Amino acid sequence: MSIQDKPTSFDIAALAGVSQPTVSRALRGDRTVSEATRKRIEAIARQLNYTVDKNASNLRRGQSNTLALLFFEDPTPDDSLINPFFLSMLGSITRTCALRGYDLLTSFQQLSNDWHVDYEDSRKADGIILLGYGDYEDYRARLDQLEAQGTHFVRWGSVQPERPGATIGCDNFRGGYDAGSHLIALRRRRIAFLGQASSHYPEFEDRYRGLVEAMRTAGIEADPRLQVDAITTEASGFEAAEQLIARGVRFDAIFAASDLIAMGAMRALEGHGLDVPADISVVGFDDLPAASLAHPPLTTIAQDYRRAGEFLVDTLLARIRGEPTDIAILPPRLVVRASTAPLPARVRTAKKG
Amino acid sequence: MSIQDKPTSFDIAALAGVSQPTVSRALRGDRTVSEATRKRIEAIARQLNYTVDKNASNLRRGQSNTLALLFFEDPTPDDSLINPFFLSMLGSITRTCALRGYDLLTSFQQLSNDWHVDYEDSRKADGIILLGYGDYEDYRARLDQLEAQGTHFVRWGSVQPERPGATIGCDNFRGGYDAGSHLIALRRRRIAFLGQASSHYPEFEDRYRGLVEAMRTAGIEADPRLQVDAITTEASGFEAAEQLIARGVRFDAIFAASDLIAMGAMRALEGHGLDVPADISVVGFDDLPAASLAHPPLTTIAQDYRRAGEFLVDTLLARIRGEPTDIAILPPRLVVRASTAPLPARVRTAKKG
DNA sequence: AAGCAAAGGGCATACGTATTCACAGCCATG
DNA sequence: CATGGCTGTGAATACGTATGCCCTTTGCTT
Repeated sequence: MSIQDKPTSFDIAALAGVSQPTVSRALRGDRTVSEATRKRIEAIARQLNYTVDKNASNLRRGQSNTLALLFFEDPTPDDSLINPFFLSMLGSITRTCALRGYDLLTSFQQLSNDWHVDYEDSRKADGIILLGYGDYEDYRARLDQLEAQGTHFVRWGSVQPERPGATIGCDNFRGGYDAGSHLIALRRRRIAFLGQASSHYPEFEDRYRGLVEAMRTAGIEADPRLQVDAITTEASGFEAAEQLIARGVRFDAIFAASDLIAMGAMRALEGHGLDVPADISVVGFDDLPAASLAHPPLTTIAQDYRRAGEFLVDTLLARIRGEPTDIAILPPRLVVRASTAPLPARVRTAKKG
Repeated sequence: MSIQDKPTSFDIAALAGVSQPTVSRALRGDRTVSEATRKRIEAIARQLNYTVDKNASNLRRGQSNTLALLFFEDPTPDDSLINPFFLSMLGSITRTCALRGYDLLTSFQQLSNDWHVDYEDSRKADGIILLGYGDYEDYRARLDQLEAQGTHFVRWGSVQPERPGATIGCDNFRGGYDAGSHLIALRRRRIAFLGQASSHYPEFEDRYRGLVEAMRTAGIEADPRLQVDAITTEASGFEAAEQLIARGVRFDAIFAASDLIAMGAMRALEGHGLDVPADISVVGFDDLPAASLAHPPLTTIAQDYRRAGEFLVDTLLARIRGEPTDIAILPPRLVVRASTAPLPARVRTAKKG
């Protein structure tokens, strides 16, 4: 072993006066190695900066101690913009992996890509975490592929029992319901929803359904004219709010399917001289770090990304071990800030200009 | 080979009627394999969903085709908050790695951790990318360790020739200078700086020095009382601005060392009834996605994280190949938004209350 | 005193790939 | 027709670790 070469378990063995297998056993904590021998080996290993060669170890054991995080997103014109919520989750997932002794392989992908890459990843990692919104046909096909290959995976998203694999998700319906109830308690009755309400975006759809249910419970009928499609960007939120105002239908509150949408909407409202929260109260979803920095600070439905990340990792590890796992639905939490307030006595109508 | 087992190159070989080495050669594009044979092998491989076992391949070749991204951060009370700028960079790095055919192993760490983990990572990956602010003693020692081990690495940060390894960084001095010049052109002469100006935070220090130089060029002397320490969080920015105001020293502009600091400062200013940009013009640094959503939209110095990520990866790969690499300094770019404006004719003094 | 179990550790090998070397055909050259 | 370079392929092996199996030593039981 030259100076530059990484030491191997044989080097350690030679120095410790034992055989290579004993080194391997000692470092893996095998009970058949005596305490004294282990201490000695560990000392030498530390001194030589020895670490187990992951590739050799993984090859031998037939597993990699690695999880893959597959983040996919809509191919948007501005491909640089990653939903900050997922970035926060990424942090949590990384931390949890480190804690559990697993490495994390991250890759970002456009949704339209070949599913084959998933398979590639599945050979490098013991399991895959899928992160991203949406429920396209392509995506469904990919899940089926993974399932057929016997790949272990979990996904974050809308919990739908018929979907293969374990899904961890926030209770989007509940979040929508809570947002609605909050606004209704503030005497808002004309509540608009910004975000897709179609089955292609199950998360958003669930949030919308929650809102509608909250309104129904309060004896208010939802007005379909108050729903405008939007994707999770500020620009789209702005656009959607403009469109809503242009419709000329009266509204006194907005429930946005995400914080980014909410922030875009607030910018539009401001441009039309509408006051938030007095004229229009606004509730978002996600509780991004930026939500509390918005103007005014945004009332929103918080998703506990820290717990979500832990849950994803731990569930995946359980599945890899072959243990049965539950589908988990995490409770959302209403965070009240300054973008919502009771309807003042004098009601103003939202109209363009 | 059972149904569940992953196929190996031997399986492909058997089906193609060739030997295993030929399969290996064909799939790696070795020219000695005839066109016909290669086509045949590729077809069979595709059909069987065969992919090369990374562990075996890496073990054999003695390299991993993997880069490690080591993100370290100040141990802050709120450990959940990752500087969004780095998250944006993460996206860029991931993409570039994928493009170059490398995997990316990400890990987040507290700076105080054992350097030994770096070494671990260095055995799994061909090289390491270090991401994070700061320049602690610990950190310096770690760099030396990496250097001594012959590990390939690059870091993002303040470019300092005496530091080992390749460093890619933004021209922080230039950024500070541009920010200062912009404010001075708006007739601001009492410019405060929020952020550490000590050598432990070389990036921030450079930004401050740039500001001071711009002022000096314009014949303005920097007032040390207008510099307040702050770390890269909104809360810290708020705190620093409060402190600045409490000092009772007149100022008409703030140059914040980061966008988060700037946003916290604007919140504080608003709380004191000070108008941005009229009373106090504010310039940030980074151009976070949130910068344009701030209220008012923040004038800032943009760092091109996309190009930075590419540069980091490509430089690291060059070093791994043993090619000489330059230290690269990327130019920052002033983005003017609504948080800066010419000083109105009537000057108001910023005082507490 | 003989037998035996348990503890501790060595031997041999397998994991799947990439590479070095040797070798078989084949055409061209002399 | 013999020699010699090509071209394309197979045989053998090494990468570093983990593990099944077997052997030795010790200490204790009957």
